[in-house]
Amino acid sequence: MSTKNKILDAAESLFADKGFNGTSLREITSQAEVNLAAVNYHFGSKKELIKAVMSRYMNELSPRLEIALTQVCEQDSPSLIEVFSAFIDPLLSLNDFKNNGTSNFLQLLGRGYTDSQGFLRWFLTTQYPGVIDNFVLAVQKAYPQLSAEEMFWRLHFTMGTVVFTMSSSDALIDIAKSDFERDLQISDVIRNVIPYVAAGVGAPMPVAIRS
Amino acid sequence: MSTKNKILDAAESLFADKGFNGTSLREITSQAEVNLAAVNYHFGSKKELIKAVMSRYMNELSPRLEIALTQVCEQDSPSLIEVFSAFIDPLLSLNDFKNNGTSNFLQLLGRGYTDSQGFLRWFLTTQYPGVIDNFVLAVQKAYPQLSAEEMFWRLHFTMGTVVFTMSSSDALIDIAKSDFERDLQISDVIRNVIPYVAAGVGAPMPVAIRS
DNA sequence: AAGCAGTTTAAACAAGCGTTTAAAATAACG
DNA sequence: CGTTATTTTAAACGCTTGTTTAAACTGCTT
Repeated sequence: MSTKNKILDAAESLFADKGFNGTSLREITSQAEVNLAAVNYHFGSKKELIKAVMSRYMNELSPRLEIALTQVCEQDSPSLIEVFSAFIDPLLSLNDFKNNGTSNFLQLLGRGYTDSQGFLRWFLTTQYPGVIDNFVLAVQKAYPQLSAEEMFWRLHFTMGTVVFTMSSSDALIDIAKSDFERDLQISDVIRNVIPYVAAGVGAPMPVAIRS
Repeated sequence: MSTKNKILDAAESLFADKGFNGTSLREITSQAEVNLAAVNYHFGSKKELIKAVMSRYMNELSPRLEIALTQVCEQDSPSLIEVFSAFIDPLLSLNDFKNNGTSNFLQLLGRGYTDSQGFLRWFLTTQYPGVIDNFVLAVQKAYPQLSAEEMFWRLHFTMGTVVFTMSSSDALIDIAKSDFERDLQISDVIRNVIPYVAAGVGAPMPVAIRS
């Protein structure tokens, strides 16, 4: 395996575990068993390494996601459950691409949204706008009464639910095992969260708040 | 104002803005206009300072929250909307206690859950278990069909929604202003999120998943 | 006024950080 | 084989971090 990939793999699992700020280049290069300077040689800087780790997943995920969401949009009257369920297969396919891929990617997403002053939010919205657009279209088709403003809020709430849940999914799976004697996988967590967010987004429109 | 309180105030707003790991003692003491060594003299360590900042709010909030949740439980058949609405007044009362109190506290809560490897989760569940117990009881009364396991998941999803939303509430309020020309407050965000989480927690029980 | 506890201060400490350098090792190619 | 290019390496750089030290200062009591 190439030095570059050894670094990417080590960085990925460490970033997922301890966040971007919480992981040092020395930890990464030592787990990857490469020299410290290799990161700056191959990637330029730590920030570029973070981007590279995220891009590796996004390039795999975003086309599958766009296809799945487009297919939902082509239905006559898709339900919100169907919209959100469109994420399942693309996300789980990351496990074929790499061990613990789904779990790592979702944790990274969570880290990126809270670490680093919203840098990842900028990165995703500017580099992969297609996914977001397709998603908004699908939700609009499934729940046309939802106003643009209400949609804005609920999609952010959903982002929060998913991102937070996934960034702490390891802990949740542990608790579920000790409290309920259930051996769950990340795929179970995904399937669990879908009815929740679908119901949240599908909540009835409130009567007007203020002027 | 005492040195101790100057430090607490500066730390609070900086922690809320940039996270616990992202804020240095030098930033705190310089904004508080006190000597660098004052933190270690008055609080012992940075970790103890974090606890002190959180405790100041929790000691104010948790009794009000317990009262409000108990009142909801005393109703005949409370709705989930009523359960979650019980949080509004106690949370907003933090604004009387301190400028931007509500917003700061909720952002701190978000930071604490993602920074620092779940240290805050431990801190809250061990130091303030009463709030969680009361909350679970209220949800149980409002939605008795919810199994313990499903309850566990949905409360964590809710935690995620709230914590994530609030930790990025400043950005959301900014976007809402530029995109929809609305001048929102943290109280509006709270009111917006309640129908969402109430619907999420109140989602119909799915048919059994696996063994 | 002298002594003393409590507090503040400037300075230094050791450790960790991301990054850079220049030499050594390896690979690729005419 | 010899000569470039590419990659790896050890060492150091400058900087920031949380914490500690010991001296200076404060306000109070006897």
